[in-house]
Amino acid sequence: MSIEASRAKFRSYLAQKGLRTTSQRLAIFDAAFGHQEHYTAEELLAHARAIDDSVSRATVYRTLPILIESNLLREVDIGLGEKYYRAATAGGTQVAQVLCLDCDRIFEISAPFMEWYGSTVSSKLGLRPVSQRLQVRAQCIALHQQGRCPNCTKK
Amino acid sequence: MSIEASRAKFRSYLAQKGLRTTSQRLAIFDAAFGHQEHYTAEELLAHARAIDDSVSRATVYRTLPILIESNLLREVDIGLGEKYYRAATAGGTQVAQVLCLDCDRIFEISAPFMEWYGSTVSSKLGLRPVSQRLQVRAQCIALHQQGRCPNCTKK
DNA sequence: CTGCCTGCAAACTCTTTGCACGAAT
DNA sequence: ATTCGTGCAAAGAGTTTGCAGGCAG
Repeated sequence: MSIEASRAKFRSYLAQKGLRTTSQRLAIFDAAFGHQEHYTAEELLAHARAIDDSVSRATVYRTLPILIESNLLREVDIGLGEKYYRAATAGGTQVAQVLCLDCDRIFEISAPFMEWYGSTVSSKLGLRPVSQRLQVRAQCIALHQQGRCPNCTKK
Repeated sequence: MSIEASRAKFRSYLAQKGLRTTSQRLAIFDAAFGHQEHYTAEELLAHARAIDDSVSRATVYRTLPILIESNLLREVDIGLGEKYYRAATAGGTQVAQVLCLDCDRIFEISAPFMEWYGSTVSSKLGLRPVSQRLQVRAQCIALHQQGRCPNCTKK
C-alpha cells in the first residue's frame, strides 16, 4: 500500500470515527510513514516535530492508539522497556521478531505457522486467540568472534 | 526438584558467588517457592513480608536477579506493564504463554519446537539465539458466549 | 459556535539507586 | 572488624492525564 493510499485510509478512518483531522495528527502520520524501521514514541515525536514543530509528546501518545486501531501501525513490545512502532505491512500479524542484543536492532521474519499455533493452543484452554508473538533474542556471532559486526553501526 | 533441594541450590549459589545468606533473601526464596502460579514483584513482596516483615521492596528487586541467574526462578514479561515471576520447572525454556485477556491469567504450554525455530531464524541473520518466547493473547470463549467463564474467578 | 483536540506540566506505575545503618562472615 | 546487605526515600524511565485555551467542523 502506497503512502498516499495509507494517508487516505487514515483520513477516512478519522472521519468514520468522528475524529478531527488536525495538522498534528497528519504530521504524526507522515512521520510514522517516513521511516520503514522500528522507532520509539520519542523518535516518532522528533520526526513529527521536524514536519510540524507544534506537535507535542502528549499528542503523539494520544495518536498512536488511533494509528494502531486503524491497522496502519503495528506496536512491537520486545521487552526493552519502551515500545517500538512500525508502519504496518501486509501480513503483518504473522511476523516474528529477532532482537540483536548487541545492537538492539529488531529484525522481522515471516512466521506463517504462528497463527495456527495460537489457535491450536488456545482451543485446548477454551480460549479464542486474539494475537500472538514470537520473539528471539540473539547475539551477533561476528561481533563475539571477530570483535566487530558487519551489520551493526553501534559497535 | 523439591523445595528443599531448591533451597539448598540457592544457598550454594549464594556461597559460590560470595553473596551472603541473609534472612531476607531466604524469606524471599521461600515466598517465591510457596506459590506455583505467576506472581508480580509486588505480590512476592507481600508473601515475603508474611514470612519476614522486615523484607523491603528494594531487597525483593535486588534479589530477583539472583534467583533468575541461578535458574531457580523464571521471569515472564507478557507485556502487561509489570513482569511476572514463577518458580522454574524442568524444561522451562521451552514453554509458550497464553494470556487470557479477560482474567489476565497466564497459562503455560510446552512448545518444544521454539528452540529449533530460534536457531533456524537466527542463523540466517548471523546471530546466535539466546532465548525465545512465544506468547498468545486470547479471550475466553465461554465468557463471551455465555456471560461467564468456568476458569475465571474475576468475572 | 460548539466541543473535540491541543500543549503543558504534573501524576502515575514499575523499577532502580544513593545513603547511612546494621548484620553476616 | 570488615564489608556487604538492608530499609528508606528519592530518582528514573516511559506513559498517561487534568486543565485551560485553540481550532476543526
